[in-house]
Amino acid sequence: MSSPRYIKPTESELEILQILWTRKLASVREVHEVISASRDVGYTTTLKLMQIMHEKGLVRRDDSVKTHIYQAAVSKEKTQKHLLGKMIDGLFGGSSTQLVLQALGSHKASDEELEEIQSLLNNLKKQ
Amino acid sequence: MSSPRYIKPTESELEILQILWTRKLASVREVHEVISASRDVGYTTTLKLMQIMHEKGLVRRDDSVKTHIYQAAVSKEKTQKHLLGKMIDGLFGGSSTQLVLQALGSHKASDEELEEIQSLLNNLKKQ
DNA sequence: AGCAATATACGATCATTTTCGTAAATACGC
DNA sequence: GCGTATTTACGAAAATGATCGTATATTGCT
Repeated sequence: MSSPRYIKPTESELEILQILWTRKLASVREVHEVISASRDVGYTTTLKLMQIMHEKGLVRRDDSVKTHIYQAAVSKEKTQKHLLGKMIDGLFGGSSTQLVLQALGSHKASDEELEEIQSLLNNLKKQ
Repeated sequence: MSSPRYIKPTESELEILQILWTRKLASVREVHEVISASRDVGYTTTLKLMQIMHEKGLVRRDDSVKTHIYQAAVSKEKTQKHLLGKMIDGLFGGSSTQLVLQALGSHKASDEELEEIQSLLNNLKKQ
């Protein structure tokens, strides 16, 4: 009966999840290669992080072969939703609108993107 | 010549900033009262945090009287913008639109709020 | 089988954040 | 002035996160 409660990834873990979300499957080395392209970090650091993530249930892995193959165990959408909700509550007084206004105000979006938002807005208005 | 570079508040510090942003001025006790209404934490913990925030320059204080009076030294808007930008880059692949879609999709907004967003959207479209 | 290369496991260290106990300072009421 | 209550200052423990060194295991090659 234990609810599968949400586990908040740390920043480093998020970095790894990002990579797994785009690559679907990856070995520690592959993930490490991506990370070390931008940051300077040791291989075993990445390994350790991914092992911890496995313990936490953030990733799954196939360890039937020597080089374990990892994949994300949490969805990108769910994670985004959780962290976004946390930010809305914690930083925008619970108002998603405030966040939207701030986001649209400070980052410019293309015409296409604006249309996309308009479209969603129309749907929401109808209800 | 020291650049006044951005200092990222920790989660606890953010909680305190929230309170200071709404109350403008507050003593440690007042801040602590608000926090301890929802969490169980000791008074000196809150005090220490606010002292650290003072060292970091996140808050200002008037210590000419016995009970020091604190106020936020960083603006709500700047802080929101920074953390939001970080989230957009780190979690939404740099697309503010993706974040907006996710935010509007999972949190319901009132008709008024939708109108507010529509209004901003109209302005953005004109440019 | 033996060697080199590569992977994982494990533990230890370091940094940051959060927590609070205790002591010293300050103000207030009697 | 004295004791009490409140506050700040200080230091250090506890908790969490990030880092890496070293040992062990596995694979593939000759």
